[in-house]
Amino acid sequence: MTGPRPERRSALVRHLQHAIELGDPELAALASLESRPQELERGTTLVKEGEPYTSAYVLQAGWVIRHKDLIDGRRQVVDFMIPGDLIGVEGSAFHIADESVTALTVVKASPFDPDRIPELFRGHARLGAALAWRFARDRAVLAERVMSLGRRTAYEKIAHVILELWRRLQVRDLSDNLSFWMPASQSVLADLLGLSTVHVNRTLRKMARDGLLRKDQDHIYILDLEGLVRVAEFHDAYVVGAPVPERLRTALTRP
Amino acid sequence: MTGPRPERRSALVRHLQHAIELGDPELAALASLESRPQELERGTTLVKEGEPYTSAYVLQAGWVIRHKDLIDGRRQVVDFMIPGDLIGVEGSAFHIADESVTALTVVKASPFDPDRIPELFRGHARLGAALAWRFARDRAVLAERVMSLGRRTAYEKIAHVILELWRRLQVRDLSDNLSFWMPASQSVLADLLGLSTVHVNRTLRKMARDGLLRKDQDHIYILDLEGLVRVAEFHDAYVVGAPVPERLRTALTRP
DNA sequence: CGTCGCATTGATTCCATTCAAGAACAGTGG
DNA sequence: CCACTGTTCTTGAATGGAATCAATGCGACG
Repeated sequence: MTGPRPERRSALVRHLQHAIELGDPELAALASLESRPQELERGTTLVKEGEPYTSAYVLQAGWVIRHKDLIDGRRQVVDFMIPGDLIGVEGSAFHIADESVTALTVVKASPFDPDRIPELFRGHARLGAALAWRFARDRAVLAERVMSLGRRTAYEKIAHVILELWRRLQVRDLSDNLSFWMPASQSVLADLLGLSTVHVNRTLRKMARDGLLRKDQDHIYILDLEGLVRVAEFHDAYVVGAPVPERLRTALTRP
Repeated sequence: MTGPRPERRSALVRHLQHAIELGDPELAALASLESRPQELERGTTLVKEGEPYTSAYVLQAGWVIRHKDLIDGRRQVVDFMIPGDLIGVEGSAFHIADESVTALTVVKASPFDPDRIPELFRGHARLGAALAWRFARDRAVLAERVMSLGRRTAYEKIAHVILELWRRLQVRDLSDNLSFWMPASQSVLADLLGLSTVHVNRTLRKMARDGLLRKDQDHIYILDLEGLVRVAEFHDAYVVGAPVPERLRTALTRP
C-alpha cells in the first residue's frame, strides 16, 4: 500500500543468512559492502550488455531489471531484482556483461568493487558458499521462467510470475498480506513473459474479471490465491521459499 | 562422425580448471568423485521433479536432459547436460528437486553422495569458487535461453541453440570441426525451444534449403557458420567460451 | 494545457499449432 | 533374412493464440 518501504536490517544479510549461518567476520565483511548508498534515478543503466563490468552494487531500495536486447529493438526482460539483491557480482567471474541492468524506479544502491569478491571467497568460505547457493537459486528461478516462456499460456504465465514475485518479496518482508508494490508497467511485464503489451493487457483484464488478481498503476492485489496456484501449477516449496538443508547451512560453521 | 567418444582426461576436471587453478589436493578430491562409473540405459530418470535428491553424478559419457513437466503432459526441456557436467549437485542446496533429469542416450555416470559437497567447500575453497563459477555460467546460459524463448522466432531459436551447443561441446573437445553428435530428436528440440515438433521439422527443412545447417538422425552439420551467427545474433564471447578473469582464476591459489 | 507515457479496446494478420496420415528407419523376434 | 512394431521424420490442410496496426482515454508533469 505504501510504496517502497525502507528495510530495518539489511535485506542482503537477511537472505544470505537464510542460507548459511554467518559469523561476525562475515557480517563485518558484508557490512563494508553496504556503505554509502547512492541514489540513482529511474532509467539509469547500472550494467550494459556487451561492455565490461564496472561497479557492483547491493540493491537497497527500488526495483531493477536485467534484460537483453536484439538489434531490431526486441527486448527480453530476464528477471527482476529487488532490495537485497546483488547487482553485477558476475563481474567477478566474467569480463563482459551478457545482460544489461536498468533501474525501473528510483533506486538506492551501495556500490562496491567486484574485484573484492574473490577476496571474500578466500577469506570467508561461508560467504563463498552463500554466494554459490544464491547463484543456484537464481538458476532455479530462471529454469521456472523457461518453463513459463516455453510451455505456459499467457494466462498461466501471468499467474505464475505474480506468485513468484509475491513469494520472493514475502521472503524478504517486502509484501503486504496479499498485495505488493509492483512498479512494472504492462509493457515491462510483456517483455518478461514474451508477450505483446496489448495481449498482457487483455489477459490481465480477463484475470480480473475471473476474480484472480487485480493490478493498478504500481500494485498487485491477489484476489484468489488458491485459484492462481491452480492455474499456474505453482510449486513454491522447492525454489524461492525452500529451506536450506542443515548440512549446508552449518557445514562451514566451524572451520 | 563417430558417436559418443571417450574422453582421455576427465572432462569435469578440464572444465573446472578452465575457471580456477586447481592444486593437487583439489584434483585428488575430484578424482574421488569420478570413480566407478555406472552404465545407465536410455530413458533412465536420474532425478525426479518433486522428490528428494538421492544420488549425484559426474556425467562421463552420453547426453542427459533437465526437464519440467506440467500435469497435462506439456513438457519443457530446460537444458542439455553433456559429459563433464555434474548432475544433482543442487542436492546440496535444496531438499526437493525442481527439475527431472533423464538420460537421452545410454549414459556413463559416476555416482557420488551430494552430502559431500559442503565438505568440499570447507576443505577446498578453490573448488567452492569453481562450483560457484559453474552455477553462474549455467545461469548465463539459461538467461540466453530465456531470450530465445521470449523473443526469437523459430528460425532464430534453432540457429541459436545449435551454435550454443556447438560451442559448449567444442570447449570440452566433443565436437568435430563444424559438426557434432547430437542425439536429440526433433521432438526433444521442440520441447527445448517451446515449439511443436511439426514446426521444428519445417524450420529445420527451411534452414537446410537456405544452406545454414543440416541435421540427420544424430548429427548436426553446420554449413554456414557466419550465416547462423548473423541470424541468431550469437555472442559467444561472454558466455560459454568466456575466459575467466585472472583475479578469480588465481585469487585462491595461495591461501 | 499540451505533451508524454501508460492503459484499453477493436480490427486484422500471421506465426505456429493441431489434426491427420504417409514414409523412412531401427530394433526385435521368428 | 525378413515380417512386425514403434519411433522419428515429413508434408498438407485447417485452426487458433497472440501479434500488429490503429485509435482513444487518462493521469502526471513541466
